[in-house]
Amino acid sequence: MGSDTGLVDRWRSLLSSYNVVASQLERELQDAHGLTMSEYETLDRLIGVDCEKRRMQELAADMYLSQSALSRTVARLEKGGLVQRTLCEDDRRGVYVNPTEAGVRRHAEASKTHRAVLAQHLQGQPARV
Amino acid sequence: MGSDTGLVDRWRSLLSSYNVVASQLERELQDAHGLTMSEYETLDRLIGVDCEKRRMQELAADMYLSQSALSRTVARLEKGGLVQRTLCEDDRRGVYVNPTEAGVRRHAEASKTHRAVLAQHLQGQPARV
DNA sequence: ACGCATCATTTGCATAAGCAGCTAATGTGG
DNA sequence: CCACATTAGCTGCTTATGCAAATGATGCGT
Repeated sequence: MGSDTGLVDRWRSLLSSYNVVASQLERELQDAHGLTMSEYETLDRLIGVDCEKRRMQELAADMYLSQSALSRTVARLEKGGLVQRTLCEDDRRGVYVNPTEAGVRRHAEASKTHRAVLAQHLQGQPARV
Repeated sequence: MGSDTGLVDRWRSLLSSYNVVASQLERELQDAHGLTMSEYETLDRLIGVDCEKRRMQELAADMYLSQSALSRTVARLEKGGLVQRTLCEDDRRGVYVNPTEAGVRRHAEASKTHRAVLAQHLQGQPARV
């Protein structure tokens, strides 16, 4: 042991930080905007880049979600009118996802909540992990 | 903005670290010992302290699990013969949980895997979060 | 002693996640 | 041109979770 106990402590600390922030994010995004954290993250990745049209696999690779989970997340967003699925003509196996105007608006509102929660918890800590 | 973008970056970094470590922990604990991360954490909290007999609410407070989730987690551990539930005589509303010998053994084995995974990912990083 | 508020834990219900299996579209070798 | 392997994405099934209501045990006021 010795240096190993330090490892476990660091993991516990990481676990703690993550859970505190994630659970509050989840709650506030849900209450104020009707979005899951996964849904927000998906929307965010869709909008953050200039090219607002990305394939499912690109999204899945960026996020820590399985393909099936992403598929369902996008399905929920689509049902809520926040994104659109269009099949791409070059490779007709592929599906492009792009945000609708409503999606862009919802994301803009939600991002305020998002940053507020982060500020509340990550404020003043060093930019290390 | 300005200092706000730093916040989001730190959160993404935290999210990333957490997900990488957690998903591998989950997988390896399951494959090698048939334990969920929640189950391992529960067992760990039960054994880490000298007093090997704790009430449900104490456990729930230590972990980031709702009471209902903890109840079911303990139920799974009990079904697997790794912990025992006994009702405490002082306050008969309460329930004590304590590990069985099998539970102690399983925990000892699993903790090697646990530490190995942590070492693989958290090695050499500063003890900050 | 009786009713009622309170606390500890479990259970019913709805939801998101992962895995494995499925379909559709491409690409490759004969 | 036809098999076969590969890739992209979706769906059925099981499971862990959270919330809210139910159950069971205590204690308090009268």
